[in-house]
Amino acid sequence: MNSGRGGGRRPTIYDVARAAGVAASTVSRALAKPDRVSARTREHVREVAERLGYQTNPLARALPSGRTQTLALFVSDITNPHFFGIIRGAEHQARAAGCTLIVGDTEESPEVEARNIQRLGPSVDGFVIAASRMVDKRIRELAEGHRLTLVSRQVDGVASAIVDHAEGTRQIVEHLASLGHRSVVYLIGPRMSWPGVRRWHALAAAAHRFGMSAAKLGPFPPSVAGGAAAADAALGSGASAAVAHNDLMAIGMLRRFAQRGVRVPAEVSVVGYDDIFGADFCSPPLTTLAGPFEETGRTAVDMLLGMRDQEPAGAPHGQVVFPSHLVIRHSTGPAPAAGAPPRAGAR
Amino acid sequence: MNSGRGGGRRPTIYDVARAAGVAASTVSRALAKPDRVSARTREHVREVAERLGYQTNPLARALPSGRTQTLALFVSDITNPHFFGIIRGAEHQARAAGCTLIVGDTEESPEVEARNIQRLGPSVDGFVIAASRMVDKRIRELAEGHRLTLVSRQVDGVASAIVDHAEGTRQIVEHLASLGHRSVVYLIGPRMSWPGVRRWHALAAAAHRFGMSAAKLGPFPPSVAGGAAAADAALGSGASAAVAHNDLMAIGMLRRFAQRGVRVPAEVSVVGYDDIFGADFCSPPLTTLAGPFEETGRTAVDMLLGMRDQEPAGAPHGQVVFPSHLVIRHSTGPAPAAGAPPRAGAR
DNA sequence: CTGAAAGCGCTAACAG
DNA sequence: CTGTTAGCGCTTTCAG
Repeated sequence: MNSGRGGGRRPTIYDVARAAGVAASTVSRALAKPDRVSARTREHVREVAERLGYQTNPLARALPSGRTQTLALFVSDITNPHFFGIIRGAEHQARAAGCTLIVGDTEESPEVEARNIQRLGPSVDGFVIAASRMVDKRIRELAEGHRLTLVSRQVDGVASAIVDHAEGTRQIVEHLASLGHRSVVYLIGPRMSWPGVRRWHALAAAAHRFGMSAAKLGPFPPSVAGGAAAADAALGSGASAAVAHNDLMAIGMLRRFAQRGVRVPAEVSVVGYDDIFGADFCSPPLTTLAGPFEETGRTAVDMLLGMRDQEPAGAPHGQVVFPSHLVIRHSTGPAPAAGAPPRAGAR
Repeated sequence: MNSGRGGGRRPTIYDVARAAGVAASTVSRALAKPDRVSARTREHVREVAERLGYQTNPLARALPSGRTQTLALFVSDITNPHFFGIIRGAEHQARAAGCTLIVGDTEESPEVEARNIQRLGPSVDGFVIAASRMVDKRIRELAEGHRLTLVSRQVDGVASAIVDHAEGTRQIVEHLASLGHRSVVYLIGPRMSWPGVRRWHALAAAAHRFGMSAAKLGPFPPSVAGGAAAADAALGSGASAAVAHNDLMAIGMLRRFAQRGVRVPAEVSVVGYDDIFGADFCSPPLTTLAGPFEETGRTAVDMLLGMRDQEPAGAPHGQVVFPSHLVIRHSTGPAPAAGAPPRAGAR
């Protein structure tokens, strides 16, 4: 029976102070600013703290200082393998800096994003938002009051890390053109997806340059399930090549094509984005635009960490972009001959 | 230029109190315990708070009360798709309860687990630990000082949610036996994996019952890369069926077999665990033991939430186990005929 | 270099 | 029902 004050309570600096025969403020200093205390007391305090099993309470430390040593990362869908790399990179870098990372799912909703930022504001030192669905203006506003960096999204005046998609998309089109394709459809994902609209513009421009026709279809959910509808739509369009908003959708398309007896790439070529887990072992293995997403997450928290001492609004903001590269696997191939028989799936 | 106290500061209850002409404690009550305040003041205070854009500071609220409205989930490897379901379920349930979820990666290390729990202790209301690598004793100790629940792990006296593997493993063996297999190897994962050792025991027992020989090989890293070595080892063992520690490893084996020209399932059958993303579209699609992992995560946070008012040590602890089911796809098939020619891969 | 004292923003008795 | 008064555990002036 643990009577009274000795209880199961965690020891506080006061307990340590009493045991060490010094003032609480000295304990605080000995632990947090070693050079503002004499070597002797420092060691003494540390020993006592150790012996008592003292550990500083992050909450209590955070209240007066405002520094929580915690960072938040929001992704639009935590179950999308695309975000793994980003999460992992961010997690890793945060930990290296002695910070805890909170990972939140914003469910593709700009409102949820904004609300979470407001809610968590005082509890974290900063935010990294991946694939934000918010409009530029809103992001800029929030960046005034909070330290925040972006991944897979660029907004003027806000720090960001992205992997290039413009040049990458051009490469995709070039690849397709070199295989003799004359038409391509882009299967669009969520309307608010920033990379999505950028990619479509890049694709349309590149297609024009290579003398190909380009059309967009959708939106479709950016998921394997969404890929089924996308596949049907692509087939209906008559294009010989389909570029999906992401690999999830592309994999869904592959499955749907297989189901309908449409041969890939003999009858249609398909390409995705992100090179997610599974892109290399689906059938056929997917041609996709890969990029250093882990780097992207790492960089975003680095930049965030660099802002810790500035006021949110005045913080320096870099816009780093990493190069992407096309991974050519087996879902793309020569365009079907002009007078080829109708598709098996159209029977 | 924002001079003095009016600055960019977030308004506090004191600001609201002054503006509303009441005491700070009344503001606190009006916002947190509406029924302990007259309807009039309640409404008045709320309006003023709204107007000032007041939002309660979770940190400040947490210090005196000890309740942070934050839960932590630790997984052994955040990039393993197996944990998606668990993370998602936990995230979802936490959010439904108005809590924030911290997801941490413990890198397969019991030390990291313990350290994180100590470190985060005061900042969260409880922990759910998935696939803990700690020994029973350590877990029990930690459960005395912290509210915690387990996923994919059972320890006497500690609440847990798992999906059954014993009966599931029996089903795997039965399936294999019915296909005429007489020998099976189990490719083991991390040594400290609790489901791992349980599965091996179940497998050995079931094999015995069905008159099959069983052997275990490993450990191998529980990853696609680890699957390559596992595949080679399995081949060397001469067994006609291989059961991998998880789907990641099984998929890696499939790839390695394909590389070596070993036909699956004609020459070897392979089975995995978890039915992760990708298990249905690798080639051949993987036969695997599936389970309601999302439920498992959900349940673990539910139990945790239920413990919030009790002392950690005395909290009630259920041990819920969800049934698993075997998903038979194309990586398992009839055992090769006895006098079959040597494997292609053995050339 | 060290101690005393005043908060950080909120909650929780305890009186009125 | 509402105001006053203490803290939660730590950091941070400000003196000494």
